[in-house]
Amino acid sequence: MRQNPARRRALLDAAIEVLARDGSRGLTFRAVDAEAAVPGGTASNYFTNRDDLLGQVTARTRERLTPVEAEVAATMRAPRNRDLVVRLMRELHGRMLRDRSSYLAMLELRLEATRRPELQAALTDVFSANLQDGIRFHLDAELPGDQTTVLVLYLAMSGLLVDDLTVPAVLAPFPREELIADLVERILPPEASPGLPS
Amino acid sequence: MRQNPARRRALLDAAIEVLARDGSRGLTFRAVDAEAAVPGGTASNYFTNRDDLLGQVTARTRERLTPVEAEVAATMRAPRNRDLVVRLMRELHGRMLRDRSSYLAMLELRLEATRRPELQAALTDVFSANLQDGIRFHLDAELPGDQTTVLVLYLAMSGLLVDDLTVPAVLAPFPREELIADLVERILPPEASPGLPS
DNA sequence: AACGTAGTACTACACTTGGAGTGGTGTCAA
DNA sequence: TTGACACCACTCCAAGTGTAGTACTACGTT
Repeated sequence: MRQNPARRRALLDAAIEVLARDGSRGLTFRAVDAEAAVPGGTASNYFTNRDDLLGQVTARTRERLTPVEAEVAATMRAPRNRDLVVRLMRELHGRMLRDRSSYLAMLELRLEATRRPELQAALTDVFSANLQDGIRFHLDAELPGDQTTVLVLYLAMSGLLVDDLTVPAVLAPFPREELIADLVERILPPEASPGLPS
Repeated sequence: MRQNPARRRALLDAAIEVLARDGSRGLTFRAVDAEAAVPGGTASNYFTNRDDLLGQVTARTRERLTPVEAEVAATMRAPRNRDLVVRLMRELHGRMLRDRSSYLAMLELRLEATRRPELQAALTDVFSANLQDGIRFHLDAELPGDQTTVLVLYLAMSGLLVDDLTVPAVLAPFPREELIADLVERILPPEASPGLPS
């Protein structure tokens, strides 16, 4: 088993690319070798089997999908109102556009997880942590809305991402910028946070 | 090319099952034969190639996912308020639970469509029609809310379905019935339809 | 009632592909 | 000098496809 971390990362990034381009069906050691432009047989030396590869791809994808701290910090200098939430959602959407491969790979992994308990456990951790982080972030930052708000935003954005990744033409009639603004507007009541109803 | 429609349908249903259980990776003519419990080579006689099979599977899935008219009609006897929308969303979710295979197959098809223009066109039609139907149904039935409401509901429910299909444990802490009610509550303002703001 | 025919079901086989894994050699750096 | 790794080549194995050939069934014909 080889150790070279740079090469391992390169292979994992190649695997993500393959996964996004050719799907789970096309993900073979040989395809990863080719995509990473390394000699045939290399992937065999770095991963014991397909499961191992998928597991490590999951971890790598998680790294790649974590937003850059600095960028978020910059955005968070603005006042805590609905416009800021809109901006955050647009940035999330932008991240998807920029790293389409990672998001597509994640979708492939979700489906693969359907039939691989270990992978499902790993992915559940990733998404649960992601959701919890989202909720905590939202509340700590004192953004308008409560836990349920974040949950519904999470779901709607999920749906939007899936559609944009797989059948973009369906929502093409609705310009993204506006759609996201509308989405937040509907989910987040106009005035007075509903998180404190009493 | 064989014509027997009953057998063709059986093969397509088998293909959906295979797709849901083993994914696109496991979808081979032989696997379909095995799942349908027909002699090996049969699928070869009914579909010219994989693309052909996928195309016909798409059509079949569409059939299977169309809600039963009568069921909807029964539900629609109720007064047009938010509770009714909640009920409709719960029924949508229930349909997913009942025909999990079809929904999973659809997800697989979405990903497959990423790299097959013909399939993408077909799926775009399916989902566009679905969305348009949803909007028209909602407005014609004079349910509370406007087009944007339906759109956001569609997105949020999409997200919920994807999560429930692939990593159900993530949203397990939030009981479905309640989650769906909350979701509608947030997206659909409590009183006075926002579709007519002026 | 016997025959013929068309369409299918079924079986088996031959062919091809593609990927996995591994051993061996070369290379670089500590 | 030694150990880790890159690179290359080769073999083995498994899977799937498509099709030829045979058997069956139903139906129409005379």
